[in-house]
Amino acid sequence: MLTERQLEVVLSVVYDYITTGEPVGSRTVSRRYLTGKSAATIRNEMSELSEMGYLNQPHTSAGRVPTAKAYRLYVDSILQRRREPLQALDPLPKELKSRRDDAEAALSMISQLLARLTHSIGLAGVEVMEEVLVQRIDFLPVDSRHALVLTVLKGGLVHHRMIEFPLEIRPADLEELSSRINLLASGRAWNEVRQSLSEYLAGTLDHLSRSCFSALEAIDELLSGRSMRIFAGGAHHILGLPDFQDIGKLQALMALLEEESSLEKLVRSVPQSEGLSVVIGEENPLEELQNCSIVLSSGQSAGRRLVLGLIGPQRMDYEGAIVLLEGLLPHLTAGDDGDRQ
Amino acid sequence: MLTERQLEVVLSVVYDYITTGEPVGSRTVSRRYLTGKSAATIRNEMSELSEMGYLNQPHTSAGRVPTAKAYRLYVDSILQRRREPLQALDPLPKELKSRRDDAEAALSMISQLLARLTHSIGLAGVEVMEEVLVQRIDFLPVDSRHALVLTVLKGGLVHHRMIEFPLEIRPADLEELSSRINLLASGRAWNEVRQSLSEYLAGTLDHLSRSCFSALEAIDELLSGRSMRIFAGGAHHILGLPDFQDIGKLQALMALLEEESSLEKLVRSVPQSEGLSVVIGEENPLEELQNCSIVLSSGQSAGRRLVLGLIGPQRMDYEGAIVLLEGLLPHLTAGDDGDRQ
DNA sequence: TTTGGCACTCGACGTCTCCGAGTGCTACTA
DNA sequence: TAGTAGCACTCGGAGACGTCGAGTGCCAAA
Repeated sequence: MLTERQLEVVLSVVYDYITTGEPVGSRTVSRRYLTGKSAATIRNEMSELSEMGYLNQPHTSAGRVPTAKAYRLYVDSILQRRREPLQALDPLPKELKSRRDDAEAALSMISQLLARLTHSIGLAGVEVMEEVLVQRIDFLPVDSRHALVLTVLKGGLVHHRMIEFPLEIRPADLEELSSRINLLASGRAWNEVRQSLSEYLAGTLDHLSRSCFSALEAIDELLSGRSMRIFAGGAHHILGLPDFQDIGKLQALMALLEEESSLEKLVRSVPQSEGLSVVIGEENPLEELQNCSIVLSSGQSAGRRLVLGLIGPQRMDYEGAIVLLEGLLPHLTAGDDGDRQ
Repeated sequence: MLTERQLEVVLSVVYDYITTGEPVGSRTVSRRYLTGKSAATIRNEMSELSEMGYLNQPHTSAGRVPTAKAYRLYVDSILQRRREPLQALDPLPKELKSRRDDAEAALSMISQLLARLTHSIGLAGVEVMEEVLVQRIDFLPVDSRHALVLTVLKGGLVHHRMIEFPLEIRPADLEELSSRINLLASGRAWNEVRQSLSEYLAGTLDHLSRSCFSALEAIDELLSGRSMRIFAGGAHHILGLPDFQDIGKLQALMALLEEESSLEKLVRSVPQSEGLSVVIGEENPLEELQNCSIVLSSGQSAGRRLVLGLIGPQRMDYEGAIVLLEGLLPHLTAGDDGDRQ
């Protein structure tokens, strides 16, 4: 177990390393943080902390650098004393307001905003939960074999997709189909009505049963398969940082960010027990991210889960990141909610 | 004017520099390309070419590097002899097929595909021309003051947007509105019917005139304002290249790629007289791109203009780029066309 | 006009040295 | 016994220096 003073030393080293980016020596700690103690004393403590796995030496005659274990300590200490009143920050930029109607554009903007504010990579995503309420579902005829399926969910999320029917289908049939679906599904959760809907349709519209089947399939895909949209923005902000010297790794990271499926995997791999979680360096399952840290925050409203996050160097400004995400998230979930109920 | 031999030398230098990335000396040219002539001869030619502004010396005792002027010569020579039969290349990956119904996802994939094949940045965009034919336009009620406007264009492009009405509006009115709009607009070009539609609606639905007005506004925005969607993909491919050592510039470039409006400006700034155009280095109006080259190719079908492009270092493989873009474009325009008429 | 020869230039690279920050250890002190 | 001061030691970084070699420009000869 760590003594009180050892803890102070670790936190000082982490703090100093985060701000300066250079290995921290005993003298620095003694002068800047534990002014009562001499460098020699600190040296002894640091030597022990090295053995315990909290600090690392890049080489013999250099200062110490925190390990993931030390960062963890630091982050936990932030999380503990964070129960102070969070001032409601960030009057949302109005550009964002103007995109209220287009969830995807808004997410992309938010990710870029986050990145800009923190000089790291911003993440913004939304996941449609199974319980999301359907507002309406429509089929718009395109030609005799194709129609556009359009789902509008409570809260303003809109999906559309072109589907192909196994047989020709008349516009009137489509209208019939959508009005029946709406009758049962509107205002309810899709996963709730899905089963009964299928039976009901099979019973009443049996001349169209095969077409109904493919329509339901398509809706299923829309509402569950592709149910998470996630955007990463502002990747260029980390380009200058001394922490990302290794171009090869940087490249791998950038490649990962472009793959929405990888991002999804990333977000899902983070334990989302509480609203906020921090993954530090090697704690990360994905190799490309092992010299990064991730702060993720998620909130839920109206059957959707909103995820905000930041990816930065291990020595990122955790405190700023946490405050930002915790300050922003309620704004967004609340705002989306109150908009059009 | 250049002599025959000077031309040969310039082209050799460009070619060699493109393949090796290192300044080219007179001996290299003499040995690899103009085997008949000695290094000294080449040296004299090169010295003159330097004065004429085709070649540059990074420093006194280094080989020559081509200037934009030389690249221009090189590219033009490719474009001239390119009139050979282009083998139909690239059986489109099937993933692309599966995204036929979602134009935006497809564009994003294409941009990444292009990037992967050429190790540069891929661009893919689509612009809705004024002459695009409307397939249908619908209003779906969301609540008493809001509706979703949905426009389906010939060729499968779908846009939607939430609009707010100045007054309450009943679902029946919306239906009335959309059926009237469709009556006049379906199968026609928006810019053709826009004016008469406005008058017609004002005449027949005057109790809703203010609402009609905002609806038409919204459609206008959908079909003209935001009419170009463009994606840049695979930016990580240029990270390793020796040509992009300067992190600052790279950062500016990446930032530009994330701004769709900048990309749009970029594409529009390129003269699109012929189907294919190449912009080299300083020829570029945007400062961020002055050490890049851009190859853009565009084709038109069904009222939409499809744009494919590549952004790479000045010493990019122009020949490969040109062949790729010219080979791919017809596939895509044709494919999109034949799909659902 | 072309070519071979030659002196010259200049960056890349390796070696060497010096400097200083930081360490570990030991002996001294309160 | 914990804390402190002193000291020898280590090691990377920066700068000085020398060498190497690719490439040039120019001149004189073919």
